Parts: sequence; C-alpha cells; structure tokens
Amino acid sequence: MRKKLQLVVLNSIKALLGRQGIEYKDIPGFQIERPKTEAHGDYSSNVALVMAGSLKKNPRDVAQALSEEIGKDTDFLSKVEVAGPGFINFFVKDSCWREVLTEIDRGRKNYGRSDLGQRRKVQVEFVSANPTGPLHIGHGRGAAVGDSLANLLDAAGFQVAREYYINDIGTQMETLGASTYLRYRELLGEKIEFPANHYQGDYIKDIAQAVIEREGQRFLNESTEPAITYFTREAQQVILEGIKRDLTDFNVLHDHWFSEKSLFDTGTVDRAIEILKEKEMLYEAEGALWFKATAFGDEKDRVVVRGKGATTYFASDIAYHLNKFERGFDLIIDIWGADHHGYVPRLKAAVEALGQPKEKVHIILVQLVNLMRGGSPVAMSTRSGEFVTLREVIDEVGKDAARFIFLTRRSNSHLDFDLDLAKSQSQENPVYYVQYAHARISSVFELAAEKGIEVWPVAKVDTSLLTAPEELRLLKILSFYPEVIEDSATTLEPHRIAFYLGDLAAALHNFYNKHRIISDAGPLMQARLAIIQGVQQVLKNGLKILGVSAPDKM
RNA sequence: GCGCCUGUAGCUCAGUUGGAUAGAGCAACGGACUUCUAAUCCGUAGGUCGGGGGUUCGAAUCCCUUCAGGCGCGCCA
Repeated sequence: MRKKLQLVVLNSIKALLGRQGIEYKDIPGFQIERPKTEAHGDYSSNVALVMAGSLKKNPRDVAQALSEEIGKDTDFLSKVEVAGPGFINFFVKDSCWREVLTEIDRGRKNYGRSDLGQRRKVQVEFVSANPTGPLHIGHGRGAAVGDSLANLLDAAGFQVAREYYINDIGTQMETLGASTYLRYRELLGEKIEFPANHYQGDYIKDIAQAVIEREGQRFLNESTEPAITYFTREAQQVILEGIKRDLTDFNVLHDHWFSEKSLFDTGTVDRAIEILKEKEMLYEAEGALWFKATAFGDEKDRVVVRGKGATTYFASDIAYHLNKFERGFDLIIDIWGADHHGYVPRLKAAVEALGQPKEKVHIILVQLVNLMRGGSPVAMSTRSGEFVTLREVIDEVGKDAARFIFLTRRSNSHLDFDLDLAKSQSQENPVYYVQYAHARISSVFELAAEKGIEVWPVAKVDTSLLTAPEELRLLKILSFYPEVIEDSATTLEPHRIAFYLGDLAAALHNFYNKHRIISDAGPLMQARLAIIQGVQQVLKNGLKILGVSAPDKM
C-alpha cells in the first residue's frame, strides 16, 4: 500500500513539475508514513514541506496543487487532503483494505515476506561466548536478538547464515584446562591451593568428576603438560555441548560453528598479517608488531603480534573477518555484548585496511543484562562462578517469556531482568497476551468444527460485509505487516515486530469482545472467520520470527 | 581524565530516523462473564520527554553544555 502511494505521489510530482518546465530531482527526506492519529488519514506525506524550500513557495500551496493532481488518477483513495503546515493526508478506500485477506490467504506462511534483500548473502554472527563456562543471561539476550534478526532478514529476502565463533585457542583455554586438571587432582584427595584467577564454577568440578569416572586416576601418573592438554580438550567439548543444548532449548540454531583455531591451521592469520604488511599498515615497535589503527580513526594503534611472538586476539579477528569477506557475504553483522564497544573502532579500522567498505560490516551492540532478584542485583562473573545461567532462566520463566522480554526493547537499551518479577508477572506478561490472541482464534475454529460449520475459502467470502470499525482496524493492521518487516529489516531492529504483534493482538481482543463470530448470519460469519484466520496467520508468522511459539490452547 | 550507551507516566518500555494533540503494558480507581477462553474488554487518572541553551516552518529525536547511572579505555579474550 505504501509503495503504491509512493509511486502515485512521485508521478504526480513529475507531472506537476513537468507542466511548469522544472526538471525533477530526487527529493531528500521525502516520506510516506503512518500518522499517529487516525484523523490524519491512513498515510500522510511531508513532500510538500520538503519541496517548498527549493521551489521557494508556500508549503500549503504546493500541497494543494499536489493533492489535486494525486486525486485525479487514483482508484484506491477515498480522500486526499491538505492539513497542518502542509501535510498531505491520504484516506484509503475501505475496499482496498479488504484485499489483504486474499493476499494473506495466497501467501499463508509467506505473507509478509519481501524481496528487499534480493537474495543477497548476509552473515549474522552471534552469541560466540567463550567455551569456558555455561551461557548466562546476557548471552541469552544476544541469542534472542541475533536469532530473531536472522529470521527477520530471511523474511526480508536475504540469504542468511548464522554463525557462532568459537574462541578455542589462547590463554583462557589453557586456564580452563588447568582449572579442570586441578579440580581433578583435588577430587582425588590431593590438597590443592586453587588459584583465584582460575575458573571457580562447580561445572568445572562436574567435568573433572566425569573424567574420574571414565578414566580413573591415570592422569596423576602422567606429566602435567599432556594432562592439561587432555583436560582442555575435554572441558571445552563438554562445555560446548552444553552451550549447544542451551541454545537449542532457547530455539536458537546456528548454521556454522567457526573455530578460531582453524584460522591458524589454514594459515589465514598469517595471510591477514601479510596483506596488511603489503599495504604498509603494520610497523614494528617495542619488540611488537603494530597495526596503524589510528590511520582509520581509532584512538591508538593496536598490537597484532606480541613481543613473545604470539598473535593477539585482534589478529585472529582480522583474519576472521578476512575469511568472512572471502566467503562472499554482502553484509556482515556482528552481535556483541556492549562491554566490547571499545573494540568497534579497531575492527572497523581493520576492515578498511583490508580494503573492504566499512558499511559492509554492521556491529550491533547488545547492552548488558542486569540480573535482579526481588529488586536487588545478582552479581555475575564467569570466573567466580557466581552467575545465573541461561538454562536457569529458561527453566524459571520459560523460553517464550524470556525471548519476548529480550525482544520488546531496543538492543541498546540497558535491561534490568528481574527473575522474580518475570515469574510473578507471568500472567500479565505481554507474550501471553499475543499468544492468547492466537489461541483464542484456534478455539473459535474448534467450535466451528464442533458445530459442523463449513469454513469457506476466502475467494468465496463476501468481505464487503466487514464494515465495523474494529474490523477495518484489523484489516489495516494486517496490511501493515509487510511494511513492518521491511522497516525492521532495514533498521536491523527485530523489536519492532514484537510491538507490532502486541498491536495486532490488542485489535483482535478488542474485536473479539465486541463481535460475536460464530452465529446464524452465514455470510457475515464467514467474513469474520476469514478475518480472524488472517490475523492468526500473521500472528503465527510474526511469532515465528521472534522464535516464540504460537499455541492453539493456553 | 578520555570514549561509548542510557535518562520519556509511580514501575517496565515504545516513539515510524525532524512531523501534527508524546503512546502501550503493569500498578491505581470505576465498570463488563448463564453466550466462540475474563491470560480478555471498556472507561478514569497519571508527563516541564533529567536540567539549561541553540539550530528551523516544526525537536523526545539534531548540535553545545551540564547532571545522574551503566560500560569500556592491556603486548587479556
């Protein structure tokens, strides 16, 4: 609908300008939007206001001329008016809104899908938590946002790959192995002074215990180094399996699990350094190799190879992004915890230095989650082992509620997640409001089936019987869905879907309370069945993007 | 000290990229169940958009400044 209008308006502008011998140019800031108040029409545009400046004319006069022109050649507008300082308000004919039911019926689960992405390849990399401990609630937020964003981009016509980057090499892995090894010895009766900078969590003891049960005491007789190597691999594998399990239960699936270590095995890290060297982006100082990040706006240059010869995490990341480019992604989206924000300029600098346009890489920072219990904060630290895991959150408040809470706010808003509140409010949680709308519709169809009512195909239904304001409102909201998908995909903001679904559910509940659906009035009943069927389909499609279930019963 | 994020109703948050009279949910108050699920609906009340300047036809939104909170400023990852 919005696209249709855009076309009509543009044609009218061209016609108008043409008659005055003025050449048409792109109009920056030209918008067609949905006004907040219904009195301002179904859509409204600021064209006249924007154009008035360059034409040196009164905005209202421009709007007047335009609205007359637009009124000439449209068959879907019932009224075009000039309002306020020079807005043009469009009122769409009721009959047009009713067409959405046919569109939904034709598209079904594809209704709302768009070709905005034109099959371009996008990679969304998210979670990517170090395999040194279970996922906590902050990872959960990143998981919900990343997964839903991937779903959204898929719906918007992109080819999406979801990836998890595993930091399976480096000092923290050695610490993990050592921690497990020490717990192993401790559990076998040795008195151990457990270092404070090692991983303290009980899950480490569990892993050690499992090794004892399977392998016995044999590592006590072996030398330390190979033993730690064994424990490193063992712990990493167990933890990674746990992470995968948690993500699966959170309805999050990754297509690829990318190993940092593989970047070394394939020589990609060396190659990345070579490339930067050739471009003279590196220099040696103080015994280390530095990248000229300041040349691209970062506040200081960054070390790539340390004095002792080992590469930094940053070096891996440059190589990783080189690899991403080489895999041919048109768009690369990294979802990071906001505590890594200081890292952004440096990575952007590296991208540019590699000769890639920095617009290709989007880094979405997801603000940290402040976990609360009964109004007071819960301290969290992987190393100290004091944290609430994603697993516990899923078990306590449920997958659907947790995902919805994460997805009903912008990713850069700070979030206080109160477990007690999330549980105690579960009856009033917005997620149930949306799901309930879906379930209600199911139960109407169930009753229809019980009564032996035959549901007509939409093509046979006389939708012109849908004239009540509640019905028209539903039809309009249903028609907006494809626009919501495109807008959310463009801005990379999945939370818009959640709010849209809340609006749709509200309109459904409102309609439901006002109008009886199953009745003796055959054609009207069929029209109403058609409308709630459409609502149910859109609810289902939207919830799917959010990764939230659409139950038939509650 | 420097940088990034945030500040909107009592609470939790939206606000269509600068638009018209700032909106939801919860909590509060008053109504609606012998009828498709009351996990719902209808109504009332609640605001100097942290404060102060500026930019313009027009600012919660952009700029400057200031206050408050969070997070970063490693040859860690």
